[in-house]
Amino acid sequence: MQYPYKNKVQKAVSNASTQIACSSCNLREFCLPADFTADEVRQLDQLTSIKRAYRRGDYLYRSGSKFESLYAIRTGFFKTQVLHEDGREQVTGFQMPGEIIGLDAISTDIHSCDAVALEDSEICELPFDKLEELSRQLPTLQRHLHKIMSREIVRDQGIMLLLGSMRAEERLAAFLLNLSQRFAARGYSSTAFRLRMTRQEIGSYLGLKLETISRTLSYFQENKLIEVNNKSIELLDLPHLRRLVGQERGVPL
Amino acid sequence: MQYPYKNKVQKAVSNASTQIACSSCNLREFCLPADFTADEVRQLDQLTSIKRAYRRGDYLYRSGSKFESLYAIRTGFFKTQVLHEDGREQVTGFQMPGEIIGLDAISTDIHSCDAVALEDSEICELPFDKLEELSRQLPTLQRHLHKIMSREIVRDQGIMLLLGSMRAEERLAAFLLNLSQRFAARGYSSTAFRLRMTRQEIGSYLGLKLETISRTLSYFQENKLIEVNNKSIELLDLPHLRRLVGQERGVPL
DNA sequence: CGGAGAGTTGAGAAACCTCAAAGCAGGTGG
DNA sequence: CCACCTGCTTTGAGGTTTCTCAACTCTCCG
Repeated sequence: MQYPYKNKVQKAVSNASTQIACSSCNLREFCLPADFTADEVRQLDQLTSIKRAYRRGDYLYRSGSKFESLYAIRTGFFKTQVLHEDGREQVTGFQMPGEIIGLDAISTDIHSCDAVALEDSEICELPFDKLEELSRQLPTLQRHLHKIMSREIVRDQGIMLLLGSMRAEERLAAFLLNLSQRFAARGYSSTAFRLRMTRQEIGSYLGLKLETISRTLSYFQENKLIEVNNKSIELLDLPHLRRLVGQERGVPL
Repeated sequence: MQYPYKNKVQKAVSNASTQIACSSCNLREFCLPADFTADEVRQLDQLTSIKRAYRRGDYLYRSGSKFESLYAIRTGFFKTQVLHEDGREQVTGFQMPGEIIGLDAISTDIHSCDAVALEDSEICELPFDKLEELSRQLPTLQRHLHKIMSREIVRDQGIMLLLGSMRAEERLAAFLLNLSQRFAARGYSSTAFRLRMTRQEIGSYLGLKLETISRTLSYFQENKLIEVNNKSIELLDLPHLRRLVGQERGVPL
């Protein structure tokens, strides 16, 4: 059981019925609205046939390595990070099942960041030339690929807003709410989950030091907004957390 | 003359010869490596046929408006910004001739940010459905479109690194070097140019207050790194500025 | 049981922000 | 063509937030 806080029964994956292709892959990102012919489904299944397992700490790819494929996470948890010469690192994202990694490498055919497994994970490899070829034949797939890339751009803009104009409390609240929302979308509890990353990694992602993360979590706990126990988090007062971020909808992180 | 600091003669646009299609458009982003047939060129020209002029301060599109087209800047200067409910604004980018705006809207068919002209500008509108259709027929165009989107993702990651782990001096140096590099790539002086944006806008982009921008520019000037006069900037010590950023290559902003 | 990595907490320092005042540039209307 | 007005910029002083450094505790694994 990878997800200790998995909800009782609940809709495991909300729109499972529309997940025609790649259902074995848990490719939420590729859940197409979807009217494919049997032959098209066969092609999609073939495209997503390469599966691979990674252990915690394994690199899915490294900055500088050659780009061949996009990767869809089936199970597990990843982080992506860019490294600065002088040792500074910046975590650029945390990825969950159904999300796609590797989009950054398309531009130069070379990966511009590292992708590291934060727990034992399974991925589905999508050879990019095959994906492009297939998307020339299937306009729906083409559009979907574009949407995925565009969504990544919007997500990044959200993080720029966060890094550029929010205070520590707001950043952390936004982060927790975002995790909450993404767990909920996958059928897990939106209020209790386990952090897969360290304080250091959260801090790097949010542009703060690990001590600030720790302090702010403690502060939230004192104020009954959350209950923290090491990597276990329970969100006690979602409305208050949302008010902190200054908006009712979840921010795309 | 839009660009007072335009270089004497110099290669106006470095690889002009490869700019088969859209040369009238100055679509640097669409400079394909490129072996198109006459018919394909005709199709590309048709795609890029819609031109439009904007005055300083005009909105190219607004957050919330419906997505129809991508926009290629032919001449002029734009900024993109996302607005927070509570009035906070975050500038997400400054765009120059040859760059593409509007990629964020593909994900939801609704624009997620505003695009505002910082000076009188001309744009070339690219209806997105036509672009997708054509890119299904022309793999080279398809790949190019993907690279453009991916490049935007890499750029955003660079800004996340900047916002997340750099100090004011470093951010501003990175910003100036980035402008320098982009002007140079367009045949303008890499060391003397006019800022099209206010201190406030630079600050918003870099996650700093306008006073900090002003102070840091003054500090750079005291140290003979640059010469500032209102919106006119001259970079006097590129090596030192690069050292400040902590890397020799230009950061993608 | 011991060690290493992760997390917490405190105190002081540094970076940046806020508020405020004054100077400057550029556009508009008389 | 000048005067004025508005918005942009500069600079200062003091306050806040976050960082740095350090000590200590906790947890997880072997």
